[in-house]
Amino acid sequence: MGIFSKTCEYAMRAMFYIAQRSQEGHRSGIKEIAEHIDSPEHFLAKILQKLSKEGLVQSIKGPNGGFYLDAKSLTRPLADIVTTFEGEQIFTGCGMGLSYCSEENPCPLHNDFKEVRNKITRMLMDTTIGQFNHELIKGQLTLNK
Amino acid sequence: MGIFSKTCEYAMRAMFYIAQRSQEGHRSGIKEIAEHIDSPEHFLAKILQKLSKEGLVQSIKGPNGGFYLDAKSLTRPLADIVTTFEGEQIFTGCGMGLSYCSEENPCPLHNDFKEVRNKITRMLMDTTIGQFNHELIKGQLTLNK
DNA sequence: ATAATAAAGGACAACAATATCTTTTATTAT
DNA sequence: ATAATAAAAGATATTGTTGTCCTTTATTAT
Repeated sequence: MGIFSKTCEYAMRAMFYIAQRSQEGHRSGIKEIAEHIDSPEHFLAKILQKLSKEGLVQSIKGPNGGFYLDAKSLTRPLADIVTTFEGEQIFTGCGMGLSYCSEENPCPLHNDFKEVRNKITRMLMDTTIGQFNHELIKGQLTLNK
Repeated sequence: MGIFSKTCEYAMRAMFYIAQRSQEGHRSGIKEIAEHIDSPEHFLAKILQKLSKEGLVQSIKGPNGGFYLDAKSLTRPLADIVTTFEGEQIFTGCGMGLSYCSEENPCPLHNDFKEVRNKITRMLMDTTIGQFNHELIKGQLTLNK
């Protein structure tokens, strides 16, 4: 596994895709999203349910319904998605899983790891969900396979 | 979960502990290690078995036996432990799990993520298992809880 | 009103990670 | 040789993640 869980990976890909389609004025159905980001359809449904409950994505039921992102959602940081599925751990936790590891009581990797965590945090905080729409629409960036 | 799996976290903690004890001229039994790094004893046994097969740790059976690290093992990079349990993924994989993500076909996070991966890689390559022995012996660094 | 559509929700299945227990093998001390 | 010790190995249990399926609810179009 990579740094993030599969669940979280799907979530990020799905949100970038929905962002792009929202920008283009479309709502996206689960089937459509799953196809474009190459994820299992029903599992993705669960993921979007959770994101929807968190208010990170908007949805409408029924014909012509689907998922979309309003203006505010497009500006939210990627970090919000990640915390939904990974918790705060990835931003704050010790690299070796030690709960008492801290500045006062550091583990061997504490200092090096702090830099890694900071880099990840900065990346996820500074990146917004709608940030790549232009490149995604132009096909300069990819979300599938 | 943090960046690494629980298995990998235990492995790193155990190896740092064994390194310290080796430096002090002692071999460590599983029970002793598990207590000091706060890990489940039998599970740790499995982890050490794997590390032993990989030649990352040395062991002797029977009375006065246990695990230890020879001079060469003490200089190996932490990365060797991590690859044993996490594979290459963590050093090379796409942040959103896309197998075709690359320089030519980048995902939205590709460039930012490259930096994160590089930082992790550098940390794990540049850190040796025996590197913190002095601080560990003096109690300036911690491995438990 | 009815039928069709699509997300929400609940129940369950498959698989991998984590954890425990028991038996076997190698080594040492007596 | 025998008993004791400790890792190696195998079998099994538990839990969490990942994935599927079926029913319900909300919305739209006819």
